[in-house]
Parts: sequence; C-alpha cells; structure tokens
Amino acid sequence: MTEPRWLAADEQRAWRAFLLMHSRLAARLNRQLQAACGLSLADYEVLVHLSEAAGGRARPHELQRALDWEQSRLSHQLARMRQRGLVTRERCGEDRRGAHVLLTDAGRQAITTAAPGHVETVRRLFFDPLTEDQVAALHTLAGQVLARLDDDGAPGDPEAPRDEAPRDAGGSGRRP
Amino acid sequence: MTEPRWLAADEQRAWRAFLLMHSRLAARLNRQLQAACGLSLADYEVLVHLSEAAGGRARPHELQRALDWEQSRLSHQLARMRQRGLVTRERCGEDRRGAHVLLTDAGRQAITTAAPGHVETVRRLFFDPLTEDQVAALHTLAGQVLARLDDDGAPGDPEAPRDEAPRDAGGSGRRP
DNA sequence: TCCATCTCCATGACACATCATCTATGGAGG
DNA sequence: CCTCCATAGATGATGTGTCATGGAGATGGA
Repeated sequence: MTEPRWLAADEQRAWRAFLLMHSRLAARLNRQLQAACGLSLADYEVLVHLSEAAGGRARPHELQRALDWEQSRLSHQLARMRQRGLVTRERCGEDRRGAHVLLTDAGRQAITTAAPGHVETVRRLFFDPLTEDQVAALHTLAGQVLARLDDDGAPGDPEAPRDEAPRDAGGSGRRP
Repeated sequence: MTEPRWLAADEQRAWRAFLLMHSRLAARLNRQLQAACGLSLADYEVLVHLSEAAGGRARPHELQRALDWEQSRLSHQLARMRQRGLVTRERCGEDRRGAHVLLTDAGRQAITTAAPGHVETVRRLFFDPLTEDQVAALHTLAGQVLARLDDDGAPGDPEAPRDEAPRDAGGSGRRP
C-alpha cells in the first residue's frame, strides 16, 4: 500500500462545505414538507414521478430506475405510502410478476398542495443565493462526478448498465 | 399565495444532478467504509473528530457542534459506538451533567485503518474528475448557500447561533 | 418440454435519524 | 436558601434505508 494522497486543507474545507450544505439543505426541505403537508422528501419524489406518469400510474421498476433507488427501499416506501392512502396497487396484466402503482385522489391532492411550497423553498434556499453561472458550473461538475461514479463501476460489477448522466427527469419544479 | 416561481428545465436538471451526485457518492463511500472496516460514514466522522481532539477525548456537546448533528442523533450514535467498543464514556469532573467520550484502542485502530482507503475513495470519485477551479467554485457556492440557510434562519428561530460558513479562501478564480 | 436462470417485487432483521420527553445539574435572582 | 430557567445528555417511539433472502412468473435454450 502506497502512501495515501491525503486531502489538502482547502480540499478538506471544500469537501466538508459540500457535505454540510447538502445535509442542512435536505434537513430544511424535509422539515418544510413535513410541516406543510406531512410528506417526506422521499414521498414527494415518488409522488412527482407518479403524477407525471400517464394516468398517474407506473410500474415500480420504472420508478426505481427513475429515482435511482434501491429496489427494497422503493418497495418499503410504497408499502408505507399505500398504508397512508397516497397510492394503491393494481395487479399487472402484461407481466404477472409485477404491479402497477397508482396515485389516489389523496395522493394527487398531497402533491398538488406540496409542490408550490417546496419549489419556493428550493428556490429561496438554493437558487436565489447563486448566479446562473454558478448553477451551470454545479451542473457540469455533478455530471463529471457522476460519470466517474459510473465508469469507476461498482467494483466487482464490471459491466454496469450504462444509463443516465444528469439527463432530465422532472424533479422539484413541477407543474401539477 | 402568489403563483410559485417554478424551476426552469435547466434548473431542474442541475438540482437533480446535484442530489443524485450526493446520494450516489454517499452510497459509495458508505459501502467502501463498510466493506473495508465495518464502519459507517457517521462512525467515521465521529472517530475523525475524536482522533483529532487532545487525548482522543471530547465532550459530546463539542462533537455535536463540530459535526452539526442533532443532539439525539449523536447520543444514539455514541451509544452504538460504545456498545461496539469504539469509544468509552467517562464522567466529567468540571460539569457533572456532562461526560467525556474517549477513543478506545480499537477505535483508534479503526480510524487509522479506515482513513487511507476512505480518503483515496473520496479523491478518486470526487476530486480527480474535477479541476482546482471547480472545487474552489463549489466551495464558494456552498458558502453562499450555507449563509442563506443561516440567515433565512429556522423560521421561528429568529436569533440563530451565528457560526461557521466556510470562510472563502482568497484568490481562487470566482465571480459571484 | 423441461430446466436453468433471470426479472420483478415483498419481507424481516437491523442500522440509523428524528421527535418528544425525561433527568440531572448549573446558574441567576429573589 | 429556594425558585425558575437554561444546559448537557439519555431514552423510547416511530419512520426510513440497507442487506440478505425468498418466491412467483418470464425467458431461453437443450
């Protein structure tokens, strides 16, 4: 083992600032959503994708890829959301292993109520203090890191299913 | 409520790229640490701060501020770490409400073993694909967002305990 | 056809985070 | 001294994420 390439002081500061920014931001967004309408950030993301899907209906596996979540995380999440009446399940005709998840009225109501406040918070806390150039630079930077994450591969997973760099996918700023 | 300021398409993409970068990065770092030495990222952070403290000893409240964690999160975390033999507790002389947490030999061993691989992974996945200017720009950007998070205040928490935003390091190319 | 294998999804165990609440001590003012 | 409140920290309930595993249905040869 060769001597590790330690981080320089300014690298450490940048790294920690990045982590701190994310954790505080996520905490704020979670609390805002929770306070405003009893949703978590995870609920919100699922609801966004469902509400954008045709008929408010989607296959779990499709959601999984879109959200880039672990399969079991999504499964648990959907179970909880079903229990709270935000979504329901339907057996799937074409592929009887699978299922359809679909938005209930309560679910659509929840996302419609939640979206404006959430987007406003994202804008106020994140976009407002930044310039357009800074946002663009962050986007570029994230793309580079994601590309590295991809082709560095899960070590021991030599052939990764190549797909999305920050291609679209509607996120926080949706129109209900 | 006025019409919300929805996110433009490129803003959405940037935002989602940022979130995706963080979640994938965190997942990778967690797995690497877990595989290499059975530590979580949270364990690692606690151990780092403890190992940098004089005598491998610190007050919980001090750790809490340094890590920017919720109090109960730290308390639970320390309980688990104590149970696994990474740290121990000591009653505190000066303030008998409090305690000292101190690194055990096993804890010091763990952080010593973990650090090179962790730093190497951070460098490979995060710093290597970026230029110095990009890192500096990210640092600046994070500072701005953190400042906003601070003075936006926890709504209903008008007087926040002012503390660190990453002081910007001079000289690196940037233009707000 | 039959069997191996892959895909889609659920589940239980456990680690972790947050919230609300609780104890005990410290400190200031009467 | 005592009272009131702030601070340090622990704890239990609950929601959330990951890992390992399992099972049913699809798929593709031999």
